[in-house]
Amino acid sequence: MRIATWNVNSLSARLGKIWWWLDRARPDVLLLQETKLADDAAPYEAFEERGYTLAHHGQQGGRNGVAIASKVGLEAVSAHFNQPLPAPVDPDDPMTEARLIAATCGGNRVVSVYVPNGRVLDSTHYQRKLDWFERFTAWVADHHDPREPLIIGGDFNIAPADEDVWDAQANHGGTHVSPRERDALAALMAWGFIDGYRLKHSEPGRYSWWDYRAGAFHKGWGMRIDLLLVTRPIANRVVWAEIDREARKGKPIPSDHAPVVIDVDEPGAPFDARWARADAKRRA
DNA sequence: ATGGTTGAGAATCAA
Repeated sequence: MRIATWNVNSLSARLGKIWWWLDRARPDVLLLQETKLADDAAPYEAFEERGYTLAHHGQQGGRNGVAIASKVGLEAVSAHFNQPLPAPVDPDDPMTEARLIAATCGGNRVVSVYVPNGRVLDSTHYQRKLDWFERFTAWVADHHDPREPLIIGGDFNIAPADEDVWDAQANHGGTHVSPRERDALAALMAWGFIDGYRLKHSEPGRYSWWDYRAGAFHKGWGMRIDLLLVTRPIANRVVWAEIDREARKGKPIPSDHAPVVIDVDEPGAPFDARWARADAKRRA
């Protein structure tokens, strides 16, 4: 089974790119973040035409929004923290934003998560991110067991280590790499998660996000903030992993994030993310 | 070789 996570920065704006990528990578399950749609505007039929069932948890106002597309079944969907769809969003309560959806696909429990962006250190948004992450970690521990197969994929807005950042000192005023954020992620990992991509790749400089501005992608100024976290029973079955930087290129305009992919049990369709070429260009 | 964006939604705000 191939599972991917992708912050698409608007599902509506990205549909053309998504259809291209589904044909290229052929994931069984695709975890989506930043759909920026209300539930009634989600493209259920368009996914159905391509063999995928879509579950969507969004909100009004063009922000946030998470979804799961699956062609291996989509059961026991829960949105937010164990709520049925449609899960309400209170505009006055940031803790209710549409950031979490879970389902059982092909026998595995999968979760799509969009962790808040802390923006600037010591801002209310930064504290809100830490508060949200603490609640998220508690939800994981309260409702799951690390001995069970579980996959959480999403935009964590945290780069786990310095080798996941082009310049650990220079980016975003320290957010995404600050000790408090990394400690929060480490606490979640300590509960019982393994970094799925790192099971198969130890190289530094493997990023999943590059700022749209200043030609950041071509300069190699990125961060690995999109993660697929797996419990030990899944980790034992991961046979392949990749970040598809080809999806960050060209037309139609890409998301600023690239999809992260793991294959569980058996490899899926091979594709070349061309990291070697990127490394050579960076050294030149 | 290139090079200071993109998306949502109606002015900026968020990332």
